Amino acid sequence: MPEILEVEAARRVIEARALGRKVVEVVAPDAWYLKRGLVAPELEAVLPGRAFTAARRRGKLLLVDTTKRGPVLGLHLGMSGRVVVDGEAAGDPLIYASNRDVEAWHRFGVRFADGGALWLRDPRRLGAVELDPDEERLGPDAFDLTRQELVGLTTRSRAPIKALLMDQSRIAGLGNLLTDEALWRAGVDPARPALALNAEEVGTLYRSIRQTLRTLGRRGGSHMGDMPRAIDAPCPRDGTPLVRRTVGGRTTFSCPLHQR
DNA sequence: GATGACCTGTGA
DNA sequence: TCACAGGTCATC
Repeated sequence: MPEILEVEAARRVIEARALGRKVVEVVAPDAWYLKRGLVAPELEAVLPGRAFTAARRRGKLLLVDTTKRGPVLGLHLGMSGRVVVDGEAAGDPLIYASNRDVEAWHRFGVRFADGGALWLRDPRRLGAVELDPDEERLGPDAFDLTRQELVGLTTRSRAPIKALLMDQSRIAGLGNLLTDEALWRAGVDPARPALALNAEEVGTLYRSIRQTLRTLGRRGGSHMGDMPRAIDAPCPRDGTPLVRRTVGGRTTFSCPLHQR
């Protein structure tokens, strides 16, 4: 997705612009987009007449609370989803995805009594809408991750460190780009087994994750890393041509010299 | 834990 | 026509 930074941008847009407005209509034309048994009539039964009271987030999962003890609306952005409120999209345009505003890509939305609307626009249809999502399937949010939690995770897993960082049940929010950038900054090979990292390396990685979230958040999104995502591009740190591999099932760029 | 599936748009 | 895409899920 949209990784944690983009989802946070979406959360802020909902918080700033969509709270306290009465919902009068649900538009859910894509049954496939509704998950965990949810069907459009159920949304139409519970959302109109209510308003959103808070926009929360855990990892990449958006959680929107509703009035009158209503359900929690869960929104996933998938690989290409964006939240649009009254025509304003959250965050920077996505790379690797179309940002055109095509009506057919509006997979879910609500119209407000004042005439505005909130849309989830998603060309690839890999996002999702659900009610009362199970937040416990997700690990601690990446922004709240403690150093001790990361130490605990790494000592218990033989998975490549990159796969561990992207496992949403262990840490919620890190995706392909943020993970590559954090590992590049930490000087850690994405394919190293997690439990092979020593205490010092885990400490360095922890600081890199925090720094990556802070810095890329300030710059505008997950795509604003310092490491180029291109084969043979020179590593900005030491000039070595970067390599591309598949690690944890995802395209992975890294510096073969300083990431060990 | 690695792999492929899901879906669709874009650019080479 | 093909490879590839910031995610997640089921399956071997």
